[in-house]
Amino acid sequence: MPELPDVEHFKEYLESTSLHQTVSRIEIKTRNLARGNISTSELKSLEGDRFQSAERRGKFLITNLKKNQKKLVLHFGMTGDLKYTKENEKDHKHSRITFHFSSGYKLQWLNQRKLGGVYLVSRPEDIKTIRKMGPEPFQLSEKDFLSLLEEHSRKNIKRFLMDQEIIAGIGNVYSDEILFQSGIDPRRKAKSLSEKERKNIYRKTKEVLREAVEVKIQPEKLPHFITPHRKDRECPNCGGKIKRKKIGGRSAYFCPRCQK
DNA sequence: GGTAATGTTAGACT
DNA sequence: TAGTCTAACATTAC
Repeated sequence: MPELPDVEHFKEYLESTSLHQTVSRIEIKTRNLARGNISTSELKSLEGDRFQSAERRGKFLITNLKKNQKKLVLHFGMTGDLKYTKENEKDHKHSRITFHFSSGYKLQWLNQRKLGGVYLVSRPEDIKTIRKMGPEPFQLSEKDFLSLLEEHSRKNIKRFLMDQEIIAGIGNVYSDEILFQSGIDPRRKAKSLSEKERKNIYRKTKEVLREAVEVKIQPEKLPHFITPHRKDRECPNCGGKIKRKKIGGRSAYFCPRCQK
């Protein structure tokens, strides 16, 4: 699930469920913690601490702890999620780390494919991906967006949107959605875009992400969206067939009739 | 059994 | 140098 709107949702979810409670026990249910710099013993050392607050940077969820000066940072990979339940409920099948609280509840970090990661760092910038990360889309002015496009004008527009070093937080699903809402064929080069098209993509980038955050990732509330991906899905605009094509190593879904 | 999957990164190629 | 492509990571769901 996890692109910017999803991680924003995880942040709000963690804030509304797990802050200020004592972590009585941390259960590590996987042999290796996949990516990240934290070791099993380092993670265990957080027992007795509390989550104080949470932030999001790109697709990363950053949590501040009460005792430990360092921040526990979660990345979700392609298949990550958070699940807060009562202690007596069975852990989810893909639960990799469980934070048990003394309140009788627990927070599970799910990661089906182990492509996510867990970090413990003094500053978020200690993580290379974050250090090199481009600006947050919501804080990006039209002027800056246009100059980024100019700077990377030889790039394919879908790759441009997905490149974390250019703009943070957009992945395969939302780049498709932005281009669908903009009526732009994902195979286009940035260079080929007119001034009008560039400004439109800028507007739609913010609009799509904002809408997705607002409805908390419930696709049924966004009937005009092309996502989530589904085979044989019809275009919500013209009813035509959605096409799939590999672009930038990923499957791009788009409507050839509506996206020029 | 085959295929694809919302992310990141290293290495090879153009 | 910049951009693109492929493979790898690990695991499942359809």
